[in-house]
Amino acid sequence: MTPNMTIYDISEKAGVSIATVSRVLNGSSNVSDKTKKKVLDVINQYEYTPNAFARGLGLNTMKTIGVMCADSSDLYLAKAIYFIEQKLRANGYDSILCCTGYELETKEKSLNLLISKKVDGIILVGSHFIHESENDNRYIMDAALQVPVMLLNASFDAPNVYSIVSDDYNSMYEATKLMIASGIRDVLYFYNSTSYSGKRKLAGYRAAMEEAGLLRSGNLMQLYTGSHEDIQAMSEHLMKVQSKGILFRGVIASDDNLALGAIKYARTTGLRIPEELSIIGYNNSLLAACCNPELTSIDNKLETLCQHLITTLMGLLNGCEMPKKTVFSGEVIHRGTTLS
Amino acid sequence: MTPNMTIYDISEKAGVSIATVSRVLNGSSNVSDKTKKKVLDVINQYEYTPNAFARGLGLNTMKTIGVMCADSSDLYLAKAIYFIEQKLRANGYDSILCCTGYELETKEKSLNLLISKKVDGIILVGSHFIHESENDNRYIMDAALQVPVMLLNASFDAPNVYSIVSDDYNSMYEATKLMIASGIRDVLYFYNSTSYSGKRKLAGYRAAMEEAGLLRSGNLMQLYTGSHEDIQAMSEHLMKVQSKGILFRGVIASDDNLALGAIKYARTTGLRIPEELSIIGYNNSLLAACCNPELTSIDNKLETLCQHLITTLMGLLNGCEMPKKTVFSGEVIHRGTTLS
DNA sequence: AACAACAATGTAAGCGGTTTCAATAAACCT
DNA sequence: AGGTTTATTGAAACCGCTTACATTGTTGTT
Repeated sequence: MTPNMTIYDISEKAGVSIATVSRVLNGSSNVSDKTKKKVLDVINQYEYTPNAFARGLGLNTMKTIGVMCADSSDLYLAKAIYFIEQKLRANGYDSILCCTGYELETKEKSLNLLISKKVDGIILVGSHFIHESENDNRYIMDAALQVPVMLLNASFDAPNVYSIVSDDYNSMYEATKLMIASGIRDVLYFYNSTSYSGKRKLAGYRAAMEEAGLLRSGNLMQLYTGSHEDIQAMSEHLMKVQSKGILFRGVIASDDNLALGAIKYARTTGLRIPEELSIIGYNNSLLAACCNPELTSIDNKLETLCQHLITTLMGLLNGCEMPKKTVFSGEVIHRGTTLS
Repeated sequence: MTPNMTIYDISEKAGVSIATVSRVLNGSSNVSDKTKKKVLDVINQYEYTPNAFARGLGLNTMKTIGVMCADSSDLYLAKAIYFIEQKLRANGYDSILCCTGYELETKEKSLNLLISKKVDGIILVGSHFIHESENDNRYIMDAALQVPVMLLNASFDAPNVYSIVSDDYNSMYEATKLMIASGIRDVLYFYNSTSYSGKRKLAGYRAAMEEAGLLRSGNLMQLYTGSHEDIQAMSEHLMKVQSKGILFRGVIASDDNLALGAIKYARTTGLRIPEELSIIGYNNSLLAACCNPELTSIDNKLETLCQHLITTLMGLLNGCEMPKKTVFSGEVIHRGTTLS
């Protein structure tokens, strides 16, 4: 391509005005077929592409969506990003990705950056963007003043903020009930986050345990605070729990990584899975099908969630009224770490 | 923030010209401290942010780098993206992410899209972007006419294209030699790609085998063509190999996923690891530390590669001369799937 | 005090598009 | 054919910023 071609060059070579070229470019109807063809020929011949900045300046949109996630190397988030990116592109939008980490300050900074880049909308992937304190969520409301904000796996009620969530509460409730039904009474809940969805999951577990009259003390709820990837540390955490005399014959983990920690724990202590220790994970990630034995896990239909998120966002950008919150239900995928 | 503030509003409120405001915004030195403060005060008061499009139009750069990868849900690529994104941001650049899939056409389209978005540079993550046929790589050369193109884990000699690679050849060579040294003569090479790095790895394996006089037929090199994530299918592939009477007591896999397939195969057929089957993976991904037994794998120091890539890119953007190709060596991480 | 040299600021011309509005050409009536 | 209406097209303003160049204000020198 001859570089730095402008609409002026094209208009000149085609023998029309720049306004006409612009009309052709934007598919305006008020151009005769003859001139349209003439212009398109020149455009194709010189492989001209309009300058995105100039266009953005004029239209005040760049057809770009800002996507934020805490950590794109997290298996689950990475998959979500993949789906989102793919579906955005299918709708003629691009994405700017920001991996923010887990601190409020960097989240806030990234969000402002995206806004200043004039994105048409923002997608927050994962529940880490909603905080306990109302005040810590102000940055989202500020952003929503400018462009629609979509939340995946988190929910927050504010103007111009839309939530797509899986029914974590119910999924955990069902999973716990299932484990109880298989005869296990000491079900440990192993989790690592008190984010929006983290809390919902926990509540689901509690509900099922209470219903069965099994929730006697908080000891059966174990918060793990170490690295996401350090399976060894998770295993050691459980070891410590055990050494405190807290009994458990089942583990429900708030994500698959933690479940792997539980598998490792079983292996280290020589417990047979699932006969002596049942385990259920969450997210049904790649890991679930890889480990040994294969992990029973909850699938929350990520692709469906993402598809719906994009559909909603596109609707919003086209000025349609859209539901503020959509909930999809999950499903337990049975594999080798639970009794059938 | 009062929306739609422009530099004119600020200049008016501060009682200076727009040029002066612009100078303050861009940190130009030719502004007296007094006026600078005056302007900054107004800017802060109104939380003004300059319009990115207009700025882009003027400067002809948006401080944005286009990042392409085939599939961000691939564990290794996701990690690379994470590092890259993080380090770009630290340098004041943003990234536009494109997940292209594996077809030439979509790669080409994405690349053009990024160029049209006026990115300042392009990073191709993974070796899938370089093809056998010189002609299929033309799209990269075209892009490089406009902006620097960085390749991670691939190498391609063309103007304005820079490569950062791990020494896959040598890593595989060493890994194979190691396995041979542990007494295994029938080492199967299990791979799934003939991309740039795929070929280098294969060559490393061959060299070591040939050197030891063990490379008798092509049967010991098994190409797997199924899905990246389908561990079951990989295992079945190996099963078929076995049933054809091809013996192997060691497997060197071109990535950790394939190695997991080998582990699954061993498990299914009841082979003990590593006594009856040794396995070495590649990439030292999260998976390697998760599975059972833990996987011996080659670590290619991804973060170092990424850091170097960004450093090189930043240098280029600042007009410095930079090395066209940089090679880092990998390292075998011993775990439970090999004899010590 | 007069003038040079330089620092600080302002003016105005782009950057490359979109879009309003006016002008022209084509089509339609009677 | 002459007058209207409508489909095409073009001229020019505008989007918000950067920057070369002109202008004004300071300081220093002799």
